[in-house]
Amino acid sequence: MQKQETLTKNQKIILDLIEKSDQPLKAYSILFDVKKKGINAPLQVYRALNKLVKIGKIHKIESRNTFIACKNSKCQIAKATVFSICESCEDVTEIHDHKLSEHLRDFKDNKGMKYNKYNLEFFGLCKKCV
Amino acid sequence: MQKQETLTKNQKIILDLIEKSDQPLKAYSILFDVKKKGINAPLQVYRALNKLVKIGKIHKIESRNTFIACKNSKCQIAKATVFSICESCEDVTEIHDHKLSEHLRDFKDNKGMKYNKYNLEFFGLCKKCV
DNA sequence: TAACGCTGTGTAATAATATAACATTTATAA
DNA sequence: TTATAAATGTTATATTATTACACAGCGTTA
Ligand SMILES: [Zn+2]
Ligand SMILES: [Zn+2]
Ligand SMILES: [Zn+2]
Ligand SMILES: [Zn+2]
Repeated sequence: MQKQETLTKNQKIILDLIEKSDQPLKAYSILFDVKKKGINAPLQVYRALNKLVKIGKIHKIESRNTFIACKNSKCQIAKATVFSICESCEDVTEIHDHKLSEHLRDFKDNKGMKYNKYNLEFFGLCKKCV
Repeated sequence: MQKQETLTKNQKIILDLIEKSDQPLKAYSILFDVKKKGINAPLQVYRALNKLVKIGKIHKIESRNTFIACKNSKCQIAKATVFSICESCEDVTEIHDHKLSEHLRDFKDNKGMKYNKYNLEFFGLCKKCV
């Protein structure tokens, strides 16, 4: 059972926008799009983004500074994300691979570090761009 | 046999600084430090950083926007990097795990994408910070 | 030699990404 | 009710990174 978060107005507006896009969006392009809905400042966008990331509704693509909706609820609240990124067309896809997830979840280094999160980004060329 | 790159003056100055630090450095802190050596502008730093990343002498920690020296020459020229990051003290360590590397290298998605690079970042608490 | 491409340099300006600080409001809980 | 946490709105500012332009050095090759 997943805890159902109640989103605020700003959070809903921004999540809605991100979910309607199948590709990641940049914070300032989100800002531009939501100005008509009364969200006027970067901070309002970043606050909503941070919250949405925290509760796992969206993920940040770190190498691109963009935000994408989580289409399935399988990533344990933003704690384990894997993406493939086409370096030509910038198409991004979230990957859910059971075997890979297992390996990553079970990984132990030799430093006794306790992990609670990981992010993996694969780069290459998608079918269209090869 | 690895191709021996000849670095320019600026590239050497900046690589030297990064190699002397066991922890990642930010571009503008590098800029501050190399001003005494005649490097005056952000672009001079970013150009050197980009080149050094490209040839695998340093890596970018994407989630932190910082740069760390590659201590061993095992990552195939910046194409396969794994880091552990302490979310408390921000200590960063480059990980080389044979088994993990194999899994990542061999990973195939179901979209026919051709990967040539990946970056994995583990987050957690280091021994000191637990 | 000269012409060319390629890489790097130096400088100024600016773009793009993200947060600090403050006053106020709203939601939740004791 | 009180208090306490979370979110808002606003302004200003910090941080990260690139564009644009003029030019220098070097190796290739015509
Ligand atoms: Zn997800
Ligand atoms: Zn593509
Ligand atoms: Zn390395
Ligand atoms: Zn630590």
